[in-house]
This record gives sequence, C-alpha cells and structure tokens, in this order.
Amino acid sequence: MRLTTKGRFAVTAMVDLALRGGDGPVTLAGISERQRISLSYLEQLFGKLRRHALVESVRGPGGGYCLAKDMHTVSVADIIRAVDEPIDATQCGGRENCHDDHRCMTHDLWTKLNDKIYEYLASVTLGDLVESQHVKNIAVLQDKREAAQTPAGKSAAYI
Amino acid sequence: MRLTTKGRFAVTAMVDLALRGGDGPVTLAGISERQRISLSYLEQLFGKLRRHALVESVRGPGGGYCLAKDMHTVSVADIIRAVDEPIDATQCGGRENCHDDHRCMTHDLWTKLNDKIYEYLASVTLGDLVESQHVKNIAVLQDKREAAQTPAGKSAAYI
DNA sequence: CTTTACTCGACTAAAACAATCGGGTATTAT
DNA sequence: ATAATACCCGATTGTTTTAGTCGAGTAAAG
Repeated sequence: MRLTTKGRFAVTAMVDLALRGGDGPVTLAGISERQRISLSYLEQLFGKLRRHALVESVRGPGGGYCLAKDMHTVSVADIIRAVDEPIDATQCGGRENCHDDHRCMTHDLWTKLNDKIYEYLASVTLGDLVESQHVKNIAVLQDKREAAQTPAGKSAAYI
Repeated sequence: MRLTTKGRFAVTAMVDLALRGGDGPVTLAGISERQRISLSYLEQLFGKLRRHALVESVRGPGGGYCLAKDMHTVSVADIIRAVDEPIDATQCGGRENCHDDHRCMTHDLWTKLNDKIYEYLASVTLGDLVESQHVKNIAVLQDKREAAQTPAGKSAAYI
C-alpha cells in the first residue's frame, strides 16, 4: 500500500462527490474549485477511479461523475488502490539486498506492517468519512450559535 | 512516519549488529558484506543512528559499532525515526489544499492511520526480530536434517 | 453546430531518494 | 614514528517518482 498525496487527493475528491451525489452528476470543475485540486489532475485521477468501477461518468452538458456503488461499501483502501496502482508490498520479494540465509530477515516485519495499514484503510468507508464530516458541520453550526449567544466580540472558547 | 528503503536498510543493519554484538564491536565492512549494503551508505546511516544514541562507535583497528542499549528496549520505530528524520505526519497541517470549512476533511483519517503505523512499529523491538531470526535458523537446520534423512535426490516437500 | 464536460496519452518540472566521493580524525600495532 | 584500520562528515551526483500540464479528441445536450 503506497501512501502519497495522489491517494489523499482521490479520497478527498471522493468525499466531495459523496457529499453532493444526491442531485445528479458532479462536475470535476466543481470539485476542482471546492477542493483546490487542478482540473487536469482530477481528470487523471477520475479516469482511474472509473476504470476501477468506483465512479460512473455522464458526458455532455449536465454531465459529471456519480458514485458507482453505495458509499458504505467503498473503503478508503479501494480508492487508494485505484489511483496508486502498484500495491508495493514489502519490496523484499527477491531483491538483491536479500541473500543467503539472511534473506528477508525483516521480511515478516514489513509484511505485517502492510497488513496493519491495509486492515485499517479497509475498515474505513466513504460513508464513514461523509458522516464524520456531517458531525463536524453540525459542530461548526453549534459553535456559531454559541458564539452568537456569547457577549459581543469575545469568544468563550479560550477562557 | 516515512517508510523508505533507507529505514529498511537501517533495521536490517541493526538486526545484523544485534546478532553479533556479543563479541566486541562489529565493523560496517562486515555488515556491508553480509547484508549487501554499500559501505558508504552504511556510514551515512550509522552516523544518524549514533547521533540518536542507538549505537556507540569504537574507532581504530578492532573498532566498529555496538548497540548502545539493550536490544529489547529499542523499537523499530526508534530506528526508522533516527534515519528518516522528518516524521511527516498527515501533510495536512496548513497546506494549500485544505481550505474553508472543507479544511482537512480527511485529516482525522490520516492522523489515525499514522498512529496505527507508529503503534505497530513501536511494538516491535530489535530483540523480537533477533529472536524470530533464531527461530528461523533452527527451522533451517531442522529442514536440512530432515532432507538428509530423505532418500537420495528427491525432496519430500513437493509430493 | 456550438457548448459542455468527459477521455486519453504524452510530456515536463521539481522534489525526493539512493548512493557515491573525497578528504578528514582517532586508535592500535609494528 | 608511521602504517593500517575504521569511523566521521559534508558535498555532490544520478535516478526515480511524483505532481501537474498540455493538447487533441469524443459524446451528448440544447
């Protein structure tokens, strides 16, 4: 499992898509603006996401992208795997730095680490992220309301 | 926590060191030969390991490196941190791709992942790796003995 | 038949990484 | 002394990966 900003961008874009998937296709131009990710880069990412059947596209005016599956059945691991294709395991499978009886002295270590990372990323779904985002927005609203009740100017938060 | 071959090499080298630390300092030239890691690269790595107080050096003929601590008190995380210095957390702390209320939509995700990775690497000590290596060597010896008992030429393993 | 918006592959700039080089210094043995 | 061993360290280099761009094309709607 490789972890780059490409994967992070893809996850962010997919959350954005999931958040507004309700009313028809979402354009990349919109995601680009909201998430500040370059349009051409998004096109590249969504090409891969589409080929991995995570999203569906609608061409022409009014077109855009939709989630291909229920957001609760898509894990973060699925998304990262789609854009960061080579899943790079332990980098120890027959390389020149492994030899003799010393071969892969640390092989198990990296394999297990990989499993742990994968396990976690596979346990979090797009739906989870969307929900926690909603919780945050509610918190923001509550903060604003509380701020409004607090006497002018001073925030209660830092007392 | 950054994960590169540099960190992997450092862990491998430290296991080698721990395995033969019994009889005095171990030379980098020896580690280089056994683990097929370039000497100059090892010098670079061990400079960092020494500055992080994970190893101690003895100069001059008969010199080399020793573990500075008991192998059971040194975790893999310690080693990787020593050589891959900037611990690169979520790459989301105030970057241009985070903005407005959407800021860090996936921030918690990456923070938690980082914690998981760190947690695992901190749970494995150099001593653990050395022990599992011993177990392997015993297994290899047993394999050889069994192979010797098997009638000539044919291995029993693939039947 | 023009606009919107996806499609695709090739290309480039910049950063990170792996590794090397060259000239040191401390210590031991002869 | 002085030669050999082996650590010390900063600067540099070559390569790969990553991030991001460009341009030409296609499908669909109005």
